Amino acid sequence: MTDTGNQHPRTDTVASVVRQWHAVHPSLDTGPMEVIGRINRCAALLQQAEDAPLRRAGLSRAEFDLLGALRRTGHELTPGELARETFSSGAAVTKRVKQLTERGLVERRGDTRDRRVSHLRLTDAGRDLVDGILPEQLAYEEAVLSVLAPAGQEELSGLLAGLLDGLEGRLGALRG
Amino acid sequence: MTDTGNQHPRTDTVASVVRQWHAVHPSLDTGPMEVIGRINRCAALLQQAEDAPLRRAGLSRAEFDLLGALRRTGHELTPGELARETFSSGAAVTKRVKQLTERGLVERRGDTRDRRVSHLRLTDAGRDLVDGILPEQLAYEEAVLSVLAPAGQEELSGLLAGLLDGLEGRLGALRG
DNA sequence: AACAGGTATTTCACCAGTAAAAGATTTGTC
DNA sequence: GACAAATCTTTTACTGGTGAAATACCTGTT
Repeated sequence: MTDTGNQHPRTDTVASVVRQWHAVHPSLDTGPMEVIGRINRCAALLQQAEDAPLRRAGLSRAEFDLLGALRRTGHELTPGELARETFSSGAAVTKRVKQLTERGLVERRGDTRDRRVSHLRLTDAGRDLVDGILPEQLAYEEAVLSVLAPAGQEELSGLLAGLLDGLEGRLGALRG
Repeated sequence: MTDTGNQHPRTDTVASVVRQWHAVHPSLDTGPMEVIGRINRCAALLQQAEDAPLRRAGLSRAEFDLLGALRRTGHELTPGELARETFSSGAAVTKRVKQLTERGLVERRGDTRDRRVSHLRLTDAGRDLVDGILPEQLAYEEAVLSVLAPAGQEELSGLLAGLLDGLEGRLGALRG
């Protein structure tokens, strides 16, 4: 229970952007901006912050995501599966895998039945790297998030899960 | 009140990632991942969705942000101020301004006292474009967010404001 | 008035990502 | 069994962004 007070005198940048819009277009419903603008801004700031511990290990976030996908699934993945798993294009996966293979963190194996596909797995070095970084990374993220009380973090987590669940389910249907 | 049921059978992708990590490293505290992972994923999905109405007007989100900054402040801005206002590099602003000027949406005026700086403002066409798009854009965002009940949206907005307020205040101090 | 140092903006070289085409292989159908 | 369509991956051409150097200008000091 840090005693920083409950009514914030400082206001976040999105709030002041919204205030500016109100001055120009008083009738505008800025509700969506307050949610989406903040999500975007938080994402930008967090990613910048998150990068710090990874960069020390010489990894970009995208590279770490790829290694993490291999680690957490516990089995080999094809490039296509990795692309789906990390939400990026196949081309990006190709590039990253090439680099990570050269660094000795990832290995490939051709499929014997279907020679179009290859199977990717972590090397021992790759697994050790992920296992070494992850706790550090989570501790750092914890520190960054600690501006919010634990209860707030959980509440936030729950609301975002609801939003995300909805978005992932419906998004295709809303092609405006 | 759509009758989709209140306890979600479907689970968001971050939840299943977390479950995978737990299976591999049961002792890991994945709390931070659940918040940050969801923020990032929501940001990615929302930006993809958001792009739709803007693209119809031939604008990228970055370009719209620049025009919006000029519109909402209500006065001219220098390139440097625009960079700060839109959280991007000066180089990026230079490029965008060049394009938008060629399209007749933005005008420049040199400062008479200090010839290093220039002042940028919307043309009439630029202002009309922003004013035309913005309500459409907000309505679209509203539709996208409607997977969350209004009360949930407000709660989310408030929590994010708290997080953002903290992050913007402290972030420099946490250089890991 | 000349120069050092600071500031505003643009240019340059480069990087990571994408979409679409190309390449390679499998699968289904006649 | 051969050809068309589908599938998996890589290559290609390009885009939009960045940091750092370059450019242009101002300001204060001597």
